[in-house]
Amino acid sequence: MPELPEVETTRRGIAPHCVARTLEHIVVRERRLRWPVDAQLNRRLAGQRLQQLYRRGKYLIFEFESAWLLLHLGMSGSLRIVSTDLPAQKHDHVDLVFAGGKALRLRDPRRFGALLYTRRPPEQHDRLRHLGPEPLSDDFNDHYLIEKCTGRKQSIKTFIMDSRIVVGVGNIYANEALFLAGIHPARAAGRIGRARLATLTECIKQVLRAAIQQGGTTLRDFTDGEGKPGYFKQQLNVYGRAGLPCPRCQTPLKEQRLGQRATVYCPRCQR
DNA sequence: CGAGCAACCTGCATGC
DNA sequence: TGCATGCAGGTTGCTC
Repeated sequence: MPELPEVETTRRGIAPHCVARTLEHIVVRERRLRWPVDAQLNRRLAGQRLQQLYRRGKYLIFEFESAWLLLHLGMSGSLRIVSTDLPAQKHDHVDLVFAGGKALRLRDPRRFGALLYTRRPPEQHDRLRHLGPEPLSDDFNDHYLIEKCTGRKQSIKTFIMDSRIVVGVGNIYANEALFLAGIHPARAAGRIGRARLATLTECIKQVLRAAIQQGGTTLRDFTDGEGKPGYFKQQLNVYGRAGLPCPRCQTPLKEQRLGQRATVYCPRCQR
């Protein structure tokens, strides 16, 4: 489900309801996520104040007084602030119940998501240690991308979706950024000129910023933590539009599978 | 080492 | 109506 803009939208939506609050207790109804949820989670964290809620790539990081929770929404995960007395539905796997009657509820039908407990600083965690730079930071720039792409035969689309290269760029925004940059998604990363890679760097930032501004992309059921959908779908140029005319030149958009993922592009605008 | 792909899981749309 | 098939916003870990 969520790429970086949706995770960031979620973070902004839920933070005011839980940061600086005390965690009363945790209800775990289903431990079988991508990795099993720590069986002692409630004992370890109950009574602690949530100091901070931040994001690294597509991970949400809950900083408590003596430990952290790393939460990943996978493909189908979502978080909502609910009233404690709202009955849990199917696939509502975990509640973080805060003092004051509100709970943060994790729903994840496919269970590709993860909830990881750690006492070590998150940046040292195995899941975060190898992540590339944040796409909206200055560390992600043309020099960096040019250097990384040098000599690589991998397609540029699967390349920018690799979290070791840059985090947060999923299938939707990879398609969109490549359209904006006029680069064919199957082109080898090492066979793109410096100027075009510089453009791509900017297009990735631009599309992610715009999506965050619109509250993310709602395809089916994404909401922001208070139940509101995102509006970036209206600005999608290629994703989900195979066969329809290119917004720029009217040529029918093509679809091809790249790394098992639907890839849509304009055969005329993207080279 | 790099590149490709199956696997994890459920829900939904489609076609017969 | 039922059933089979394929696809979905992500990531890991296997094979070649």
